[in-house]
Amino acid sequence: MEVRVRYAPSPTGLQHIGSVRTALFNYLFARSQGGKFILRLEDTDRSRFSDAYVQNMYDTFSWLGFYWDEGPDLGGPCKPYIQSERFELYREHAQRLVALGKAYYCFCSDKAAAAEPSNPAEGDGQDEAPAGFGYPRTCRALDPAEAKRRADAGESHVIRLKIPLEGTTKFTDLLLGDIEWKNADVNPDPVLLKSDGYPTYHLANVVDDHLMGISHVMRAQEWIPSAPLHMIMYDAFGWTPPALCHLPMVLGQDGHKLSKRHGSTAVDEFRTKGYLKEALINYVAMLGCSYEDGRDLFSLEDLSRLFTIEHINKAPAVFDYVKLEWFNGQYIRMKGDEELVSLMTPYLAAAGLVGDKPSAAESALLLAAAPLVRERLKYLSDAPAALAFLFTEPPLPPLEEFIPKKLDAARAKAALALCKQLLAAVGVDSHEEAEAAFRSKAEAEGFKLGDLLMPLRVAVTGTKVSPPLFESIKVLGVDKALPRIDRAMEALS
RNA sequence: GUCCCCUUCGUCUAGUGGUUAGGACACCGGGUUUUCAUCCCGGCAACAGGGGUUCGACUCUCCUAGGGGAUACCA
Repeated sequence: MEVRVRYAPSPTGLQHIGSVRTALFNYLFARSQGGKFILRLEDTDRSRFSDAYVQNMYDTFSWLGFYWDEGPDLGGPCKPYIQSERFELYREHAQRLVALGKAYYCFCSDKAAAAEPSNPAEGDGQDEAPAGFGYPRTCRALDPAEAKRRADAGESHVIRLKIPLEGTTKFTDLLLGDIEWKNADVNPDPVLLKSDGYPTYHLANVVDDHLMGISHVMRAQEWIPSAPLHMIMYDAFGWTPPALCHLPMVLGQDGHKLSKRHGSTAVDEFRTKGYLKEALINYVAMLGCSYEDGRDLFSLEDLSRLFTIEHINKAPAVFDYVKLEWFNGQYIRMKGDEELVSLMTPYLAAAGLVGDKPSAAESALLLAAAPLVRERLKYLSDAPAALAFLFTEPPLPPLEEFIPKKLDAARAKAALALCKQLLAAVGVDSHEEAEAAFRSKAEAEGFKLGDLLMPLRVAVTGTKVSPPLFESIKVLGVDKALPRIDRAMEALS
């Protein structure tokens, strides 16, 4: 049987790192099985829907670079792939269930149907017997013909699924094994078709998964409680359900479902911060799953080949921003000069250091600068601060920045004078020669090499922390460095 | 409250009856080094608890505890 899996986001918010992980697992499973990965837009919540979120969804996956085989933009044999465009389908199916006696019209107001404990605790620990929550199934007792007449007459209604009052529903989860529910514990008669005519997730997802030939449903474990409900629906329709696989959740440091309070969660935020897609994909793929023992760097292609359900963990995983940062550093260091330049350019441009389309001169400068920062960037957004001195004259730092420990302003100024001399005499075209010259001069004049270089570093780059000095000056140009030294010497006078 | 799922170093994980319980991140030491990084070497650190099964349990089973999730006309 052909493997067909889907990612079914709801455009009611920015793409979340947790959902993207679900998408990735689905994608990897499809690829590893030679199957198809399908995108379906679940835009049935009209109150929270926004076009901006749809756009964000496309932007996110275009950026990440793993894409679906069928979807709203690509088309495919099961189109349309947008649920709002399949509107009629759901009504038909809901009514079919009503006709089958598996569902019923409900005229209760939203409020009357609201979930609430039928036996609130008294508060002293002497709790009453369970009783449960949820819709009290009021309209289930209505006469079907009468109900149909009221619905046809235009009375506001929803359609609810009849959950069997007795018995159990069981299913086999590919990861978790057999799971059995007492029907009495299943959400009592959930809404299938809302009063606005749109389906709820439960109806739409079952109808579409069936119609689109979805073979495996991989989704987060938070969905487990609605699985029996879906199984009951497949059974009511007389359909064979897809295989189910509930993926471990992603938690924040405090052990709760990952959310904004834990830090960035929107893929957009990671992107803006300067994470590489390779790092994000690699890291997220390893949350709750392992590949080859002993290896930790995997490309999307590697993952596509190595992915297996057997290697997914059952336990939830904590999202570790620190480890993601390490991955990011690893991938930044793997970039060649040109690619690193193109990755950094938007950040540099945003900081006003270069034009949006860098000039030839700027490009040359960037290319020369890439090797200086590659080992030093944690995020692409670190680039502007690290390279600003190449594009603008840095503001004069506080004087104490120039003065090495145990030395004074006069000594610092003397050091700068020596540096200026050396720069003029030997230049920095050759690191070896420059270093040798500075080293012997330092020794001759009673400076530690670091104490000689630090004032120069601060004068030229504006900070005590910079890329390697000689290389930096070489890229900047000695002619641009000298005035900065003069400026510093004056300030120290 | 009720139901369901889960449980190896702080974190991500390897491990499928017999291992000195391995790796990675973090952390702590040390080395390289003109700052910061990178890089290299070393160290710390875990099978939730209790019953079984077994010659032998991290591995199988049961119970307890703890954690998480679900209990919507949101997905």
